[in-house]
Amino acid sequence: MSDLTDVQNKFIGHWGTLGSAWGVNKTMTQIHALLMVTEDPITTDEVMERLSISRGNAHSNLKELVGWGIVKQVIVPGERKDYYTAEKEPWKLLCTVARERKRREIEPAIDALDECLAEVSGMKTKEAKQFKQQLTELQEFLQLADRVFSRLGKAEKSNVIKWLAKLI
Amino acid sequence: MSDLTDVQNKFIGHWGTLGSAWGVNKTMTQIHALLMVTEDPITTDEVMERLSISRGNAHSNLKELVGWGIVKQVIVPGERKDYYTAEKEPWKLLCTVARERKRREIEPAIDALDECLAEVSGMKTKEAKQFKQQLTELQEFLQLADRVFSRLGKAEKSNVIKWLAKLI
DNA sequence: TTATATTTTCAATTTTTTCTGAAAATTAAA
DNA sequence: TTTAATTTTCAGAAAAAATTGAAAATATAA
Repeated sequence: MSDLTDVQNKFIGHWGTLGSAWGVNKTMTQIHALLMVTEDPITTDEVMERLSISRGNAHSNLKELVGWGIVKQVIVPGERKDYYTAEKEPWKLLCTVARERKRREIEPAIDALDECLAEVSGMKTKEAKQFKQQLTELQEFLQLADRVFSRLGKAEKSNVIKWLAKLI
Repeated sequence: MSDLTDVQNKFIGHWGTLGSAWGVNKTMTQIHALLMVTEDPITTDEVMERLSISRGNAHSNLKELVGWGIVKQVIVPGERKDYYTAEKEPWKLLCTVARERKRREIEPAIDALDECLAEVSGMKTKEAKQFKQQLTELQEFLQLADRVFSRLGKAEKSNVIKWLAKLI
């Protein structure tokens, strides 16, 4: 016989595990999970208490989540403390994450490959040509990914579902 | 003035960084990068030498890559050592990774949410209903992701490009 | 068989990442 | 002002992850 909090904690743990697999700090993902299942905005202290973590940890991960754009700081009139809340709609979450990952990872990767291509451009050996060819294919791949993420980043919910539904 | 190896090393480093951001061990990604830009299959010793890593490290990461299905062990007639090579086509890489991530991460996440939903199903409070609603939305999202990944996993190159091109 | 080459394992170590907690800084009220 | 509440920072501690290297296991050849 489990009460609501137990199940929520279970969910928070699972969401943390999922985040880890995708390269996100576990605590960060857990805070996000907590905020997703908490209707009203909550304070740093409540996050600390609920997840049994320190103030510094809660603070820095909340800021990081705000930096990713998937958690918002909200002003509660008459309250001095900062309150936080998460976007609860999964499609919006996907769009926001796509936008950020494009900016933080895909774009720099494209630039890096560009640099490599520039450096190898003058080389004429068989090996250099092969390498160049491989880099070019990866580059085209990343550029398509970039455009897909860009589209996702700007998308409305209805469109995302429509697009994905077309694929399957 | 840089020679081919220098540029390759630069690429290998960048690819490693990209991998880290997506939750993959850096060395693993670097080995993969090395194999992608190396035409002929190479041995564990060559990987060790090229990346300046230990035998144990090279060995375990090569096995891990083989486990993901993105590196193959190849038999070189007349040679006793094991040789390894990577799929060089980015679209195939995407499909293989999609297949594995579906199996390793999305499916377990769906099961986990199922469990949570089962445990909360009997609860009737306002908060429980809200939580249930949120879990259900996430579940639907994961299920659509599951189907998209499944499609990707089975796809042919031409189809992947066609699909993605439709999105943008 | 014995000797040799090669792969595999894994305890110990190193490196990286995360987390804590308390001090400093900031903000707002009194 | 001064005081109290709150946020932010960050050095050190703890935990997690990655890596080494050598011994054990395995495979192949002689």
